[in-house]
Amino acid sequence: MDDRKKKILQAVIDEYINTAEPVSSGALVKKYGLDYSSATVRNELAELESNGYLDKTHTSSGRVPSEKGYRFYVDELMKDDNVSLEEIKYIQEKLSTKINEIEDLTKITTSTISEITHYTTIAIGPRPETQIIEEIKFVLLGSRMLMVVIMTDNGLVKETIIKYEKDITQSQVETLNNLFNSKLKGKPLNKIDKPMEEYILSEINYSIDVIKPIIEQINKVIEQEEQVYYEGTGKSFDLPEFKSLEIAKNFVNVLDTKELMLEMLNSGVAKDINVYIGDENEQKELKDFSIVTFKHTVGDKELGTIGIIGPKRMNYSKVISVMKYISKKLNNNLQTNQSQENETKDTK
Amino acid sequence: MDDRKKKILQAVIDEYINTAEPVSSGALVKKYGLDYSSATVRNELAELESNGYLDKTHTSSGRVPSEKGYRFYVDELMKDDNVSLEEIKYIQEKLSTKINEIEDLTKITTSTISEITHYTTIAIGPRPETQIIEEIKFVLLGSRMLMVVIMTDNGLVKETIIKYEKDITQSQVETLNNLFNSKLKGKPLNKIDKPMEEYILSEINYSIDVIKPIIEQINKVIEQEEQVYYEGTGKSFDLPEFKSLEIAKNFVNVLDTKELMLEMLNSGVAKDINVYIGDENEQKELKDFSIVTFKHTVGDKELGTIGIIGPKRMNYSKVISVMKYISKKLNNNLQTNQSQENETKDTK
DNA sequence: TATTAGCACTGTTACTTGTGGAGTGCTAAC
DNA sequence: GTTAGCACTCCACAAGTAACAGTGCTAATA
Repeated sequence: MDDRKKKILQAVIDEYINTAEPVSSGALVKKYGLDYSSATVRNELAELESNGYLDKTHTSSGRVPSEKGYRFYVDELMKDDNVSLEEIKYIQEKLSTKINEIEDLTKITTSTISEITHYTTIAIGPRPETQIIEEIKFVLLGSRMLMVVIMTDNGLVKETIIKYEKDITQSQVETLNNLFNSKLKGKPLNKIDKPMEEYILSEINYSIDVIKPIIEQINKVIEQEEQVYYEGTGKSFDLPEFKSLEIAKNFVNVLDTKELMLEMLNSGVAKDINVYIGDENEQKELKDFSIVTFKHTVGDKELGTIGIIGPKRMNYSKVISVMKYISKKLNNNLQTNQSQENETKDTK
Repeated sequence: MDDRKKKILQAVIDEYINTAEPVSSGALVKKYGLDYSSATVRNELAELESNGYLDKTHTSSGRVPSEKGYRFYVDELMKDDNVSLEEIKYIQEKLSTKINEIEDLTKITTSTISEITHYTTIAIGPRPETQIIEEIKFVLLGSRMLMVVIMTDNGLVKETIIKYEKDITQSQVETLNNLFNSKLKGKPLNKIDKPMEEYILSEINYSIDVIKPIIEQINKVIEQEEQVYYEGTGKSFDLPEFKSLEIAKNFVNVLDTKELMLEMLNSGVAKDINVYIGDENEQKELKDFSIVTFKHTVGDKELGTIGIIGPKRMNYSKVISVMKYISKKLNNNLQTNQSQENETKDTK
């Protein structure tokens, strides 16, 4: 593909992302100051179409990017969109909130991204198996409530409560502390499986009534980590593609299906930013949408995955720039936070 | 209004709720086995219309219920819809899960209602000010993480974590335990206000760096209790009223505005079940929808508010019956649970 | 050989017109 | 008080038309 073709293709896609209308040869020449006539552009467009980068909605319509076109655009043409000063300020302000629990981090990041990009944003926390249990602590609340606190290596904390019908003694709590720590400390935060459960039960002479609920609750809390966070569901509805009821309905249904969202967010390769355009999505329900995800990490530790979902005609350049910026910012904040335990004040 | 009018009005509304089409005099006679002719029915319909219970979409169309009509229907005509055996079974199964945290309770109830009624269901937890602090407990995790656990009188637990830059000693923890308990135990779970904050600070000689984050976090956890839970957002989209893009968009936007949902759920009078039809909603954004809410309580303790939102043409009778049933069931479960601390096994 | 002006052609959109049908309101008869 | 009968209204849908935006192709041009 020669330079002129690239230039024209880029212009078509930029224009289409802006207007959502099929792009005509005339408009390209006029708006993008191309120094050849519309007829020449038409010839190029015809060729780009026959190479699969563009489509037409009907014989005499302007051109519309194909999925192959978008893909080429994302991979080769798109230029980085600068994050504006106001946006930077806004992001820094929101991310400088002191964050102790992973849910908060995820929520704040999600809402920030949604507000800046104006797209619907979804997120999940870290997959349990990527976290290492640093300590388990049992705390007695009153005489019949036992709280289990699990601390993981990324400095985050999960807790759950078990209610008993009989009193629990402080010495039982000590034993539990020792037992569970000796068994689980340093292990990944996986559900406690049958063999491990048997083993724990065999090691302790308490009634099964005491241990069983603990294991159940721990497993529950580990599983439920897979919660999906949403922000800005309504935002997409102002986009012209949502004029089609079919698409709008599809979109809502997709968001409403948690399993689908989980699968989608978890399927990202370990690249900084993943872009899936239409049919590139593994899930056929997502074929009309594009998705951009990134795993946010501190060092080699995964803290969750955040994704944007929108029409294929998405402002990829904006979205990706914002994600890159936020990803970097998060990393900085959390790394200083973790090494120095300082309150993160953004140095102007 | 005489009996025949009532009968006809009820038939119109029942039919409209089923079909979503304007109801004609002929259809009424045929489907509802009325023993007078369509002409008579037409006369009655005309009168019901002039009294404001019915509307027409155009001069020669069938009748459609007005808001006044729906209101009369809900208040006087509607007969209780029996909850079917399968539904009862399903509800009992879902509600018999052992529940320790209020979030779980709310989530499970919300999803149960949504699944049975096929409407979008929203919920919030108990308003903080209705809960009484029973105890506050500080627990040291490692040497620089402090966990604050707040137990309330409805047996539910809230916790939060504070990270420090310096070590915290066990004796400090003791002091905090004493201080906060003596000040807050027995008080409603309100945010800690300035005077109280001053008072606590004056009572203790720790650096402000220790106390301040505690108060901030406690306040944060109290505020965030006002979380909104959703289930079945997509369900409504199959209803014919959502053919109108206007309405569909409105609906999504309404759900997307948390403040609106909070306001709406909190505005319920202390009646068992509140029904708001269209313009009866205080929030003008909700004028095209009907909302049915109930506060779920154990004894006189509020545990949260759950609401269904759907088109004005809602199956009120079904929705209200399900809510009544679930409300009763919740109450039973929790009361036995609380008085005996027994696992709630449903007695067939 | 690459570019471009010119023009026929195509499909879209918006507007009009016409027709069948569903349902009402009214009148007059029962 | 009820009902058969009928004129009337309005909608939904189909078909036709006109304006127009934009293309593809041809032939002329640099």
